[in-house]
Amino acid sequence: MTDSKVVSVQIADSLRRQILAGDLMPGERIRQEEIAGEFNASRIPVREALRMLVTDGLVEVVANSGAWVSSLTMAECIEQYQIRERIEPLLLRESLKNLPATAIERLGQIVAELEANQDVRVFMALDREFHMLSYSGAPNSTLKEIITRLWNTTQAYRRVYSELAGSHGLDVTHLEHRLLLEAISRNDSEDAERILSGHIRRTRLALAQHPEVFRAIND
Amino acid sequence: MTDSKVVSVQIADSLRRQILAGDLMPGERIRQEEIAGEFNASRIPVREALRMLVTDGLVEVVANSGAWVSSLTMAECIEQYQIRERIEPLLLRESLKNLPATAIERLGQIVAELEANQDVRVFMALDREFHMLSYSGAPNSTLKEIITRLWNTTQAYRRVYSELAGSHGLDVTHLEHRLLLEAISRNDSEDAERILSGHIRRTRLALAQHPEVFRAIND
DNA sequence: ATAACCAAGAATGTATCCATTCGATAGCGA
DNA sequence: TCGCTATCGAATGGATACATTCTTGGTTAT
Repeated sequence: MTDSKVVSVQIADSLRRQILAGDLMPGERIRQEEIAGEFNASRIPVREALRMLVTDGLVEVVANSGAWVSSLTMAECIEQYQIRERIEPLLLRESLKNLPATAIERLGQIVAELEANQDVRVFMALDREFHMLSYSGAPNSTLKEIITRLWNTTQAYRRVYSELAGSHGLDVTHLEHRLLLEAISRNDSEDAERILSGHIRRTRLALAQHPEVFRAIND
Repeated sequence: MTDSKVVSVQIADSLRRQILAGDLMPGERIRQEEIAGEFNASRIPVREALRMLVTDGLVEVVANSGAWVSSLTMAECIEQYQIRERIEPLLLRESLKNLPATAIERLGQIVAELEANQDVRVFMALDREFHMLSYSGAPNSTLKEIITRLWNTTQAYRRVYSELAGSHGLDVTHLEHRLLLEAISRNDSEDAERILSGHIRRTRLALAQHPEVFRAIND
């Protein structure tokens, strides 16, 4: 079984899922007793769970004040994309050294599913699966953890942007995914790195042109 | 006063200092009751402190098992240096946009003190102060947090390497610091980025030639 | 001798209760 | 009206006690 018997871990998993799904939005307050009540637990494991989520970058805790779902200003979000531009190609390179053929097959499926899809929630899940799977050849490491954190903290803003943009403008995204898949298939890490970097950069520039995304979340 | 009244934060600060100073070495176990006893506190704030240190990358916690000071394999350490190579130049560039002249003056002092110094502990402190001060023009951000974490987790290995290497071989380090200072003084972020990247890269390659550093710590 | 196993001890996980802090609001005074 | 202060309520921080899990040492059987 993959579920932990430790209550604090269960609570953390549940909250993480809710935040990534958008059920809990950036800036939203998280009250310990409320969560404890939902799980028929005391506040102790809730506090532990909140600390775990701080490590994930999903929650901010202020002493003697409370906990909130992490929120980003536009400047912070853009910075995180700049970080991703520089380090995700590194992870991809490491991954390509040991990426099984079955993974590459699945990448092709995902690209096709993405192109056929119209639903934002499905897009979020498939896009994430595509990139994470492309990294699955690399061993678990600090680099993978950092990148996962960056995906986590920016997820809400990506979703809102996707909702605003609709399916329009995703054509370029699909092309980039195709190009990336092609380079990966050839095991050409140099090309793959360049394409991935450009993919992230273009997304950053697109986000930067839509400050209303941040106003929509920030209230 | 700068000290927090929150016991968990005090404990976290104390443990962080001990780890960074080398009083607690990578792989060393941290028992909750032991720490609680030292602070005349219960285990609850100790557990909170340990979670905070997990966020800092300094401690690893395993459910129902215990907590240990984070340790790195050589491969992980090298990876962290590769990450630093790619993102510290980004932070330096942001910093140079708004680095006060007083900071640059102090950087000059530090370089001189480093060249005159022979003590490893002093080297560790001054080297860290030099680089962090060079980043002080940038606002606090995810990028700065990530970089601080990387400095934290690799600190023990840097110290052991410095002790093994002695003052020899630090000549190049001093030259690189001089070069970096000169580029910073000219507000030439392009040069500064390149020099910094090379500085980190050279350190990484030096570390990679001394696997005994990791055997010494890993026992 | 080695491997599986079982039980005692130790360490972690959680519930309950109390202490402390922060923030909002009402009241007072300039 | 503005601003300062006091006070109360609600939420978080911590102590104690108990429950649960894991480790570890010794034992037994192969």
